[in-house]
Amino acid sequence: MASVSDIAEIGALVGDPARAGMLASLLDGRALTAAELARVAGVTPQTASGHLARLAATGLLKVEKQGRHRYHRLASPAVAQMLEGIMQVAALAPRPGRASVRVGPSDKALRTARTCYDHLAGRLGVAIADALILAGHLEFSEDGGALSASGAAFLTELGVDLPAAFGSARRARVFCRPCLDWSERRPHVAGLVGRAICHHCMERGWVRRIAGTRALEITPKGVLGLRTAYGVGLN
Amino acid sequence: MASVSDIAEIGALVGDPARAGMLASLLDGRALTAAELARVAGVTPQTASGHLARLAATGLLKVEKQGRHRYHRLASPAVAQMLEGIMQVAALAPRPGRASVRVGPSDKALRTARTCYDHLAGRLGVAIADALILAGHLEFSEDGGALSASGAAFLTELGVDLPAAFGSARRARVFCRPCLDWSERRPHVAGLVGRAICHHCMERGWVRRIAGTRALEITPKGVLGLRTAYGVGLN
DNA sequence: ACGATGCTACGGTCGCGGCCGAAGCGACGG
DNA sequence: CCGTCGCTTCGGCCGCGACCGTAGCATCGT
Repeated sequence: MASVSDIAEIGALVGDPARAGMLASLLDGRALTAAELARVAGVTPQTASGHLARLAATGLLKVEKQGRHRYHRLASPAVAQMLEGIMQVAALAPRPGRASVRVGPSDKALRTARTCYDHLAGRLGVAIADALILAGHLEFSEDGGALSASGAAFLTELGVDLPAAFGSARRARVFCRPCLDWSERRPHVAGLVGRAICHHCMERGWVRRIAGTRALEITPKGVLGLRTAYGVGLN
Repeated sequence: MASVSDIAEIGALVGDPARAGMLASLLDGRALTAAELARVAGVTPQTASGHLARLAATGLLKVEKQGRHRYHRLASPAVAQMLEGIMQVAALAPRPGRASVRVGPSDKALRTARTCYDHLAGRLGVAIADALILAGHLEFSEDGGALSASGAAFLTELGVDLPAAFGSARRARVFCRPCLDWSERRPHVAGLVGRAICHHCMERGWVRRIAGTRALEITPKGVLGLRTAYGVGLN
């Protein structure tokens, strides 16, 4: 079982700004090279190398060598979930005079739509969740969530590829997880269902990653698609 | 929204062994005085005081002064959930030669039954979850869980006080959250339902806190009660 | 009023760890 | 085969923060 020193070790790992930056930039599920991570962390490659070695040794990161590059990604969804938990606590922390440090164009894009590890977040993510709840397809509580049978049918109808195990007739319910949105302070859909919805949106070309950030651009086709599918219109 | 420096700050807070020890000892939901926390952290009161001040300033801890004592407790369930997430990652971390560092009587008691913030864990917690699942009262998936209507009726019949909002007839489902057990590596019931079950067991005198630890003692009455209520017998 | 107790504030010491420059190693490309 | 590129290792510098001793401030008991 996890001892105190283990907890402290993980905490200390996340507690360095450079490493925290690396982990945060990997939260969208992509795999980045050491040099890219060095850039986002604002340190030299040799410093980054040391950090990455420690993160990998502790099992936070998974490394995949490909030619002369080494791709780093979060080792497991558990790591992503831990980071989300930390961000949630950070967002709840009392921090006077933070509201003024917002705006900025890329920040605006981030608040509109972004990925959160493997699902949709931002106004878009929250709007979709709201729409599903309103239609009785989804329920959230403090501790969990469930897609109703009608919700499963609805999403399948849209072409969202729900995990096979849950698509079978034996299961009436599909579980999912609420994930508190940092910018909206309201839950959006995470977990298996969240991943499937996100995947579907990207596959359809409704949203597209904005290079070098976690922000998403909603394409013209997406505006239409999202409205007809979910009844969601931003602004 | 949570910036990288915010994440790093929280991480660094948890990353100190003394502070990690304090937080871990508060995971059972109790409120402890500064001196007690200094003891468990293995530092002098003045050092502990500094740590506690920082933890409180960042919103991880809530302080309640009572006479000349100052009681500290986790500020919110979100903090507990974050710590659980960290422990989960720590437990999954590759750590050769750790299996040998077990045994010890209090450790054995911990593995049998303990509290995890506000719900039951250990073999007892897992056994209850298993029993509920087997009876069709509960479902778990990777991302969430739900108590079925029959489960809600079953628990209410036992005298478990499910939260009022969910007891009403309007809601067929009661949500809960699976929490991966460190010692058993299998999920037990957390969240609203977990809290209610734990509360019920202590109220009935089925389990009792073992002083100075998170371990729980199962009383003779508890052995009988748990068997008749849930069909659970440890060993 | 007095001392005891619980906690906090201040100052000084010291060790851990993050950082970079220089150098080494392996992979690719011409 | 040699230059380039991506990454790592090593060595040394330096600053942050954890720690404690001393001292100060509240609260309680008698």
